[in-house]
Amino acid sequence: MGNQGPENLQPASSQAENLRAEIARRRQKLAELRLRGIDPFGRRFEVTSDAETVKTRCDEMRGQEVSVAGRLMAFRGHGKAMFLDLHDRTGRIQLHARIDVLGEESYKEIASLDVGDIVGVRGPVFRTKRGEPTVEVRSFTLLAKSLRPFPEKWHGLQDVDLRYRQRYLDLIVNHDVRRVFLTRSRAISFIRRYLDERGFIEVETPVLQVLAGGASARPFTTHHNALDMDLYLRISLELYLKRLIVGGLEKVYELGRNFRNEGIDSMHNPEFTMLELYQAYADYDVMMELTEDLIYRLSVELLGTDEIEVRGHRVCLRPPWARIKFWDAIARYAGLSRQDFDDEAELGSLVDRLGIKMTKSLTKGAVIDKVMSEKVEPNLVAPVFVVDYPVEISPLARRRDDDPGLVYRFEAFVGGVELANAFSELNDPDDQRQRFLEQARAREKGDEEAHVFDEDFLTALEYGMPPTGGLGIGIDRLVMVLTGVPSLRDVILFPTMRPHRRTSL
RNA sequence: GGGCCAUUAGCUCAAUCGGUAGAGCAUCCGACUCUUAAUCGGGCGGUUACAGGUUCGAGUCCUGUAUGGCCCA
Repeated sequence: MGNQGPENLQPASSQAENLRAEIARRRQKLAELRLRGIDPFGRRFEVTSDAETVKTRCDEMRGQEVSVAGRLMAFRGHGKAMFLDLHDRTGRIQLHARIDVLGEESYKEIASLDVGDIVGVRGPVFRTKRGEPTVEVRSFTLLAKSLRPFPEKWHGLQDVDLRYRQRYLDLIVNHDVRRVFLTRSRAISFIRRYLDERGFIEVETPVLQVLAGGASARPFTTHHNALDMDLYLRISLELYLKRLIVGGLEKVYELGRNFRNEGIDSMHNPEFTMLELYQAYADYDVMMELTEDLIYRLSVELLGTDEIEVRGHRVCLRPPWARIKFWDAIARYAGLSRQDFDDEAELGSLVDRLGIKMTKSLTKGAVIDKVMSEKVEPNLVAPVFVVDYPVEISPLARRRDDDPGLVYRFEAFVGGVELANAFSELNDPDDQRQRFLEQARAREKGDEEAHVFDEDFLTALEYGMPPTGGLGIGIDRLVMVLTGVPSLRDVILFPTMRPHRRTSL
């Protein structure tokens, strides 16, 4: 076979024979190009236009010479002329090559290119008899030889396993994938602009932490060699951002990656992107207005509409969103009252009656949390704020003045998906200490996800933190809802996967 | 963690009751100067995910493993 390179390092297997024959064929062309003094991996190429521009402005550009560059994805030969499809960042543009324009040698050269090769071409714009905007190739340069065969042009790449592992192929051949990730990128950029315009400053807090706090979740552990100590990857941004509120920055946000050591499914990836923001002198009502305004504007800006399709339901994102009190929601969807959870000894029979299986310890907070996510959340299709959560499941939020068993906290739901979580932040260091102690007790009872006790954070609070509104938005889930895709893995470019022996096509 | 399902050519998919593994696309050769899933003719390409087992005979039945998907927890 005589092919060079890493393929030879793979174990010989006749299963791969056909693939290797194709690779060998392309490598043969590579070697021939080099023998003729042509660099198969070219250099900078001056691009003066793109597929979208040529297509939308074809008639005014007619006859105008343009330079475009991209990946060749189809060849339609007709003997002494051929049509080619070139894909660039903006889309697909058709090329036309003729032997009487290019000359015999040059025409043979372009005809010998392969699907997937990256080229730069120059030539005038014209419209074919069938009306297709086209660039007539006057000259072309090979910018990168492609050495592997591409997935099928019509069906694309369907194997979800390969789509995630080789996302670049997914992006090349599956048209809608690019739209989803463009939407994601624009959403993040819009959020930054939105917050910057309102006086928030973007900050960066540690990913490596001695204590991973601010959320109920198990962290990843890592090790620092020079310090010879274990560190954790952060599970939330919260406690460090509040330290910055103590430090007087007043309006801060961070858009960054969190890591939670938990199972993987269509709603969970071990690493995910969160927005957290904190505004001094505000409260959860301010956060509610900000949340509905931000998400509404985001939809209008990105999708051009405030009505989106979520799980077969059409929902309108226009503010104001509905509000429902936590215990009213439990009453409406689970048929339970607040008092039903008071007797800890009865919690076991309560979950049995509801047909809920508990994985965690049978504490009051854990049961309330479970009932909420099992019985209530799936029903929250139209945009709604669930407000005034029980203190047991909200260890960082301020107690209500009129009811110390509740806190000033809300979660926002759209299409049954939790998009935001916010509270009036607890700034009383003594109350915060009591909450941490309660979490520590839950941890002793076997709740591995209970919050860790953070003395250093308490010290910061003791210096005085202004009353503050805080908000967290899960960016991945938000993008899911906005783009209407069914799985978190469809909005994460490279979702976490187990390694596979078969790592490529 | 448990249950169910999937894994066949580079890609997308077939294969009846357990009886010689096929097609389209891609690729290769030939024809063709307005096609666009170009078309027409011909060819190459398989350890049926992996390891065992049952059987005269296994893509198909059984066991285990790997990876993924869905549901449950």
